Amino acid sequence: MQKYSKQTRLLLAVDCIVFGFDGEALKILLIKRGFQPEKGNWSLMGGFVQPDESLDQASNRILKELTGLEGVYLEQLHTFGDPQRDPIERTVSVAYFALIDINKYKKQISDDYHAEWFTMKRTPKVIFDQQEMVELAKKRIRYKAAMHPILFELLPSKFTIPQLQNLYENVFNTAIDKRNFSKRVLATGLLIKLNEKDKAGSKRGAYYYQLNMHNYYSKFQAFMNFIPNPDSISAS
Amino acid sequence: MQKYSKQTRLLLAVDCIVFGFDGEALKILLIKRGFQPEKGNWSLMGGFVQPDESLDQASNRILKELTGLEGVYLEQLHTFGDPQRDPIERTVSVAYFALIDINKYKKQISDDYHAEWFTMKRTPKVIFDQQEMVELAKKRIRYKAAMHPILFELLPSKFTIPQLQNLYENVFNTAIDKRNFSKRVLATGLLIKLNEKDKAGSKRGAYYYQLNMHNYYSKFQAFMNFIPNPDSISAS
DNA sequence: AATTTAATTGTGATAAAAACACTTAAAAAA
DNA sequence: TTTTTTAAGTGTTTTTATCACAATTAAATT
Repeated sequence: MQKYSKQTRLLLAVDCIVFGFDGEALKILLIKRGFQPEKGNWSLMGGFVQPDESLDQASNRILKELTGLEGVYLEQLHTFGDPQRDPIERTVSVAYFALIDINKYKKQISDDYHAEWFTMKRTPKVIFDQQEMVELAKKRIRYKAAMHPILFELLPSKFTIPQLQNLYENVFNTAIDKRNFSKRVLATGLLIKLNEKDKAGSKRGAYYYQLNMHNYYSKFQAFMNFIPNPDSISAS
Repeated sequence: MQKYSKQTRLLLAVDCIVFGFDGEALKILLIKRGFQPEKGNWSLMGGFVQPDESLDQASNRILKELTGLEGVYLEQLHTFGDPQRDPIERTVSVAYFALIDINKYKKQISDDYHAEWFTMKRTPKVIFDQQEMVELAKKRIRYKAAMHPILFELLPSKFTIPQLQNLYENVFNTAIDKRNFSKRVLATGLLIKLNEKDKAGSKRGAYYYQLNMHNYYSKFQAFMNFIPNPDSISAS
């Protein structure tokens, strides 16, 4: 037996929703699509899965080809398979989301790849069913971040507690009491205080912290609760 | 433009992990595969996605064709795309999991479809990478059930609180204090007490309850916490 | 030296979770 | 009919976690 005869084959694509945080707002990365249809319109990072690569490999390759990003947090989100989602030909798309430190790649992305960051509120129209993908990705990162420390992926390796709080307040669109926040964050044992201050944000300066990677991996599965009233969190 | 030329098309399949609970243990449903390769070996319910159907439609169709099940809880789990996962020809598979009331379909399944239920501990070897799918599905249902009332899908429409507790204890492999459990469960407002008892389980008999469907839908997204120390829950 | 700005720190009140044991209904056995 | 057996049902106390809340400090700027 060589093949499954009589079965129809179809195109399989990967689309990546790339999240970044610049200290101000949560943003996503879009690119101007380089081929027809919808050429020149804003799109997620996407491409076809090649015969010899797995889905994870495809998503990593596509992300690298279109943005230069490598070794970032990348997780499968959902597969979209409406028969009509691509007007040219049936294409099923496996969506991934990525979390990156926006500043680490900022110049590279805009100079070399003509990708652009957009705030959630001012996202342009994207092609096909990609708006649905973005919405689902937003839900998923809230959902997951409410329980696991994934948002650290969005920060530089050295960060301050006010920066971290700002990130959480952004993602969950809520205000958090800073005394309670720092207590909880420090209680996780995930942070190591450095003898160095970030003077950019204030006159007094805020101490830098970095992740305790050992605890990060061992406690990743543990439920966290940085968010006071997680009403806004909805299922994946 | 008619097609994306030069791109390789591939086979897309759907595999369903069907969970059931018989009052004793959590089980999964397997079927003897009806075609080559691996014909006659135990397998998840699977089949190829047809040209005109969405992924949700395909999973529902396949579940119905192979087990007669219809209208059950079915949710996309993950897409598996290792190039070598099917030895005959590259096939990417979208895995779904289903939750059903085992007794409702028991006879139908074994009489008409030659599918069989297996406890988690005594699952036979399944084909390809399906063991990985089953493991992931188990993780996911724990994860989700720790926060959302999905386990009710595994029970008959009328059930007792001891039955419900037994189910939770099984899924999470933990003992729960019955006073605390019933307090929490009743506090959700999800249950309606009936004037009828189940006499099968004990001499005294336990009152039947049924789901308050209105509250079920409105509170589905709310986080629940029936499980005392959810250490065993790991990410999706 | 005074002012400004944001970082840092602690405590008491309230709510939720956990630990814990006896009573009761009803069938079965004596 | 009485006693025994079995699992269902129910309350309180203790402990822990969460929430609300404000004064002090470091360091640059005026």
